[in-house]
Amino acid sequence: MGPEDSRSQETETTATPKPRKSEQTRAKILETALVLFRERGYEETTMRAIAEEAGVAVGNAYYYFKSKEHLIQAFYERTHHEHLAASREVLDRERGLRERLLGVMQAKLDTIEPYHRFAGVLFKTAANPSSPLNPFSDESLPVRRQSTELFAELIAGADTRLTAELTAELPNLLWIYHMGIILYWIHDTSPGCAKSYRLMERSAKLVLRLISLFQLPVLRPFLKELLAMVSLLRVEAPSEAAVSTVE
Amino acid sequence: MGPEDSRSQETETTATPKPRKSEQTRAKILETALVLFRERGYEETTMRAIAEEAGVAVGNAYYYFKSKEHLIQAFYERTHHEHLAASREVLDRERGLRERLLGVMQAKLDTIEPYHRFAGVLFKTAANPSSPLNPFSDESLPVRRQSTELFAELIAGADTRLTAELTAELPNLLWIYHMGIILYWIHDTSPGCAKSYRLMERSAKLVLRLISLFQLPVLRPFLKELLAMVSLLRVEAPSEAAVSTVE
DNA sequence: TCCTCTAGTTGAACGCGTTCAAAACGACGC
DNA sequence: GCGTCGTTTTGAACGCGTTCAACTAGAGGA
Repeated sequence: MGPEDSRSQETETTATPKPRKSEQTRAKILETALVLFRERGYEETTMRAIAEEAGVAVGNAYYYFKSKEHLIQAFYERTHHEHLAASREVLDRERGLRERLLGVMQAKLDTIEPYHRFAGVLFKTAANPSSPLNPFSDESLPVRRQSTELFAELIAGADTRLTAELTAELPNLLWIYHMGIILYWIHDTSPGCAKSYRLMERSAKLVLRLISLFQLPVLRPFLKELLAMVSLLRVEAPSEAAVSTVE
Repeated sequence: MGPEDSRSQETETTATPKPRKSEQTRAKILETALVLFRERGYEETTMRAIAEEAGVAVGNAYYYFKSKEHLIQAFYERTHHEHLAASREVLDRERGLRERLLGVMQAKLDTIEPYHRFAGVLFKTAANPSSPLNPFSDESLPVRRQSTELFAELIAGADTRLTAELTAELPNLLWIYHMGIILYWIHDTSPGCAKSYRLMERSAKLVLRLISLFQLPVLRPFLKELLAMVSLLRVEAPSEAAVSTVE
């Protein structure tokens, strides 16, 4: 077993006390991999090349990362944390719901932009239900939860007051929304991903209008139905199914 | 070069007059592959196994199918046509918009259901922008177009009258909507994919309510903005970029 | 000093998807 | 029958991700 089970790979907030040494090896491998991915692309970068460049044997890379995909997972968590940081800045600064949503969404596109080149591969593997990179998988649960909490904070800290129902469910909706934008971004070949930014702005404004629209009492039953449906979408705590019972 | 360039792989509506023989070889390989995929799953089925079972050399499989993924592409077109047929039945029978939408969507889930087992792999590769299976790729343009036309017919043949704007854009919206349902279905592990059916029904009804809601003159400007945004989503004719000019 | 035990490291080997030069086939003209 | 040419078929070979039995390092005890 590698040393990285049950541990968030990238963060320095190590929960379990680890034998600190040769964490360097791990870091070296990851760093080398990310550099090569960016230089040559994902598919073109071989594990042998990563190992050689990092000055280790190929088997050693597999000691620290279960697979080539897991190297991407590490990268993914990295941009995720970058985005959290950038978002916190926005949320500290802005109070308006509109500014907060636009700011967070733009921060997202900004942080992932440098990696657009191999975003395709990332989400190719991410779309696979059995992949650890899959946003619905157990392994990415912490990241997903943090993302949703970010959106919850986005709403809670805004000066706009929403109905309790909306406050409860909106974070999930916004998470799904933001995944949709990323999906578009992946396929966006316009220079600088300009189209993604445009889509993001327009859609975000639309989302805001939808929110205020559905605050109207007339649309209450409609909203209820919508929220009921969305609860189907919410991914239930995966551990429940994974731990013990037969299913 | 293989024999299947510039030809729709699955349909018997061969446009170009082909040397009819040893179409059998191709069919044999495809059939064997689909059987094995279903029996053992996609990843577990090797090209060598397919070739052996089909009684040909492995290189021969590559003569007819550019890659293992292209075998899935062929499967994809097959279920697509099955769905078209099933939908036509529904559209011939039903006139109500609601019945038509629900019928077509249910037909979709029904036709793909037998392949849920390797649906994950299918859409893993489908999510890759550079894959031919990607629903936005040039190679799947015909399929995509047919799907959109199906939704157009769904609307046009219904007894509900819609505004011109909606009629123009709704097919694209519905296509995206149905892709979303499929995305959910891929990750659905409930027995018989029951949750997907439930989600489909609820969301379809919601879509119908949204449609009638946005017919209201009050929401006209809102609708306009929505449609403007969706035009960003529409995939432009890819050939435009692919054929001649530099880009 | 030497033994022991675990974490870390090695690289040959495996099975896979894919490629390609060469062979076999088959229709056609002569 | 015999060459010719395009289509179809072959299977050895390549490069890849991944595995694993074996080796090394270094810390702790005796």
